[in-house]
Amino acid sequence: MAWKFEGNSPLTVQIADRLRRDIIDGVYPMGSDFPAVRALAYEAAVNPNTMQKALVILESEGLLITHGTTGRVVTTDAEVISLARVRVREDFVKKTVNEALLLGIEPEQLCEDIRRYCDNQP
Amino acid sequence: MAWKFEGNSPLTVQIADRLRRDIIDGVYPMGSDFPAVRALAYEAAVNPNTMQKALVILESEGLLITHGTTGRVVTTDAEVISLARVRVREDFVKKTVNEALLLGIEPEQLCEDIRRYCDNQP
DNA sequence: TTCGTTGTACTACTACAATAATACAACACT
DNA sequence: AGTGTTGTATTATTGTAGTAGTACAACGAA
Repeated sequence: MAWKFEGNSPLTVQIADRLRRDIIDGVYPMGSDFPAVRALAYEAAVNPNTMQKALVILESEGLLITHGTTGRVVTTDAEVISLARVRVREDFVKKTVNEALLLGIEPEQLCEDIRRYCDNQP
Repeated sequence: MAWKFEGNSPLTVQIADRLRRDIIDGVYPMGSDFPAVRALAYEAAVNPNTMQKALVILESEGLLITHGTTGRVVTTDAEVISLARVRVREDFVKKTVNEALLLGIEPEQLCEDIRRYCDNQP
């Protein structure tokens, strides 16, 4: 099943975002073996090189650890995962507020709009 | 004074976003002459071709009108500007909620985070 | 040992955004 | 008439993202 991508951020970043969330959510548990580059690339229907770049991003964040040619493993450091979870939210909030202000939208107004939008969704 | 750009969205889109907001906010009043392509390009410190593309976007939205070789003019249709104002907010809210869900952030949680973030800002 | 899988590295190619440097016709103004 | 500004179009170049295809050394297991 090919993953779906959207927006204008680079594909590697979008893939890293998704895998990071899966790690944070425990889809790939702490210390467990991580799927192979080629397997993930096939699943996501992207080029192995693209997937590789995404995994390198997660390595640089300490979420993944490469064991030479034995494959990758999810970190066993609960602190790293916990920090990643916090950072994802903090970064997103910061980005969102900044973008909103650039569009002339006040944060309070944005919150109201979000609530109204969600209320009108099934 | 060169404008500042950030993020990974195309430059033309970012320029269009800024000019759209300026039109909505009345920086360029309804029916007024719009600055020349070259002048805007110089001000923003981008290539005239890039600025041209951004202006074409705003034309396609009906916010700008080209008068042949006499220059551009801001639309005199208040309805168009009003609709643009609404659409900017709606689109942003929609985009924000979708991105948040992709990161595993619930909209309500996001609203709280936004409030807390803004309270901690000067 | 042999085979398959692992991560990694490399080059080449395409697509696109942005820049650069012009060129041109239409219009306003002196 | 002549000059300058307007929007528009064209061609070439650069940089980056992604794809495609291949290659290689290290390791595990049969």
